[in-house]
Amino acid sequence: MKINVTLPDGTVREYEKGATAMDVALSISEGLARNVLSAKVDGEVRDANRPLPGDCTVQLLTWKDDEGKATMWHSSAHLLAEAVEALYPGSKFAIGPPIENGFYYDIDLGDKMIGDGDFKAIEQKMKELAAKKESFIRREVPKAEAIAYFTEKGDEYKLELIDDLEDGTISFYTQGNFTDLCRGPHLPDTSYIKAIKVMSVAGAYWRGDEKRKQLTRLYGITFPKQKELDEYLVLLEEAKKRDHRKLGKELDLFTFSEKVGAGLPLWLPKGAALRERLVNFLKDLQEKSGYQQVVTPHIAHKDLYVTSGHYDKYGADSFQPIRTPDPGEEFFLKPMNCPHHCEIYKSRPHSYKDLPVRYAEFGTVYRYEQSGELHGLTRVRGFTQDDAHLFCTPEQVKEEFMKVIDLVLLVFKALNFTNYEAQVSLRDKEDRTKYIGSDENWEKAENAIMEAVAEKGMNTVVEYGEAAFYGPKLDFMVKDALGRKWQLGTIQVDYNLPERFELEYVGADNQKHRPVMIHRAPFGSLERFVAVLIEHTAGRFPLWLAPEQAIILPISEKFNETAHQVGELLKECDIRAVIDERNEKIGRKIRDAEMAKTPFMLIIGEKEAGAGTISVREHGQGDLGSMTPAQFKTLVEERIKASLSGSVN
RNA sequence: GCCUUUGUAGCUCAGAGGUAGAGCACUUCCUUGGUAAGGAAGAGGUCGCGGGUUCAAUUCCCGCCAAAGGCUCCA
Repeated sequence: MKINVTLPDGTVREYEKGATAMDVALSISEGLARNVLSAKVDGEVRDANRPLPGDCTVQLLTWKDDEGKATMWHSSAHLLAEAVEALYPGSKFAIGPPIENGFYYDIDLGDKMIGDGDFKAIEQKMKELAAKKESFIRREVPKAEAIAYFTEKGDEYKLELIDDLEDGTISFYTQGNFTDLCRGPHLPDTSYIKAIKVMSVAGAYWRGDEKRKQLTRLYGITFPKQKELDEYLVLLEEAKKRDHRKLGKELDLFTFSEKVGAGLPLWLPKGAALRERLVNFLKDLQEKSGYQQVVTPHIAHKDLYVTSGHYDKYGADSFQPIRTPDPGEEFFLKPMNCPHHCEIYKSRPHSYKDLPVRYAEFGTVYRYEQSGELHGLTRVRGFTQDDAHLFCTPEQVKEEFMKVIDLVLLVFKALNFTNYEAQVSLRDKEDRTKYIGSDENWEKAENAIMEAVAEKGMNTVVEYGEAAFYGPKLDFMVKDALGRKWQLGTIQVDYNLPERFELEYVGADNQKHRPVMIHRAPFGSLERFVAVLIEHTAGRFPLWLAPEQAIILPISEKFNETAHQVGELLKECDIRAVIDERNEKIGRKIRDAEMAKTPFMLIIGEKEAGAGTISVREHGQGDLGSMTPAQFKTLVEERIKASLSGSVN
């Protein structure tokens, strides 16, 4: 008996019945076989050494594939468990899945405690066990036998898990002395795990339920090569250095105050200037794209949010109403700008000839985020959206949507976020109670997004359950310089709010029609965007955004006056410069300016004062030699032009 | 919101049941210098906030607030 195996490139190969994915790999090349961690068989990830079911498609998975990594980390979790069982006899095991960066295992250690100091011993034991090259052996087990095994072991967690499983679907995996209830898949053997790091320990409730027992969760990560682990650890260090909370403080960009309140950022002058520049940049682009600025208040009558549906959806979990001397009158801090913009649209009748109407506002909104969710500038309770709402006819939706995509991409390009993903966020497939509006409207909106994206030829991933409660979204995730993903811009098509607010326009047929609304925010929120920008650039902002573009450093106090003259010259050229007039040596002034990440240092001493030049030093680069202020101006202009060139086409 | 940890000068941090210390930053003075830290002196704290125990609390206990990490990734 033979079976036919179709490979990803379309070729079909013939194998003996009972052949495994590993056999397939071996038949291609030995090198490939050494790297195979698991395989996708007819779309299902399975053990590489499990016999293929018959004619099928096979995709071999290696460390390069996310599923390959997941297999590695899942097996590593088992290895961790084996090590912990050896070092802490009597431990009971709950769940141990792979996660985005590594894996964890939730363990009931009884009275014992594990701290950072114990990690070394656990890693050592894992390495020792991995080196034994024990195979991961899969075995299908009848439910009764599974129950018997874990009853004898006294592991109530596994028993509870088994309880939820159907007889006939239960499998065990064994490596060395450790057997675990597991669906798999796993590595062929433990020797694939070469570099091991136990990262951290934390408490976690059994099944995430705070009323149940708290278990010890051990986090770890493993790699096929030591070098990769080393690189990963360097990356973590680098990420720590770039933390926007740390840099925000060091660069005097923003601060928080207990008195003002958690999650309510205070922008310091330099941060505010940076933010202002981002705002102006986008305002200009929007003006050119036919947007009109509007301004709306920070609070509104409760009725506005009852109409919009926000009150029903978030009222109870939000900032509570502001009352007035008038009994029963209630105002809310605005959590969204859209209802206000709907009312602006409604303030006068519209003809189809006016559409699309595009209202833009850098609107500050307030949302009561759970205290545990607050994080620096990325998750706050008061933030400013670069919001706009486009009201258009149903026929215009697709084109408008595509124009917005262009705008978002333009902004990313100008800020050097060259690496991004687009995610189509749709409704939850099962639970539709979270959403407002008719299925018909949802489908229309979803189709509009799909068509626009298809026409743009964009690569997208579809995520269910990620839609806003009033409509589907296209979300943009950028990858920063360290490869971390951040959600920034969003575009949403909305058929529902126009209905709730009874928005209308008069069509060519002289009949009233309902417009469609597009919500969009390229930055998302200024707070979040600045945070991501800080981490992306490590605080070395593009020249056009830098709070201070240059700092003038007189060699001694004798040249302070010349420094002021140069400062005036630069001001006339619209170059932002400050002067370090401190009574310090030049080495000291340079060091401080380098640490403040000021892009250019302009040194003025006797030589320069005599020649009417400045000595230019670039941050991180060193001395560029001397030039006239006019030449420096040209240099700055060229640099800015080069960094913004993406936004000119 | 829940769990764990933390909260001492502007910043980074040390310290102990008898009301506090370092380095950097700051102020003043000396020094007037050439591409990553010149020298000296001084000033600066309700030890997160509120309560309790104690002769005595910043230290021990309780509550609150804030921050960090984790949870809401279900074999």
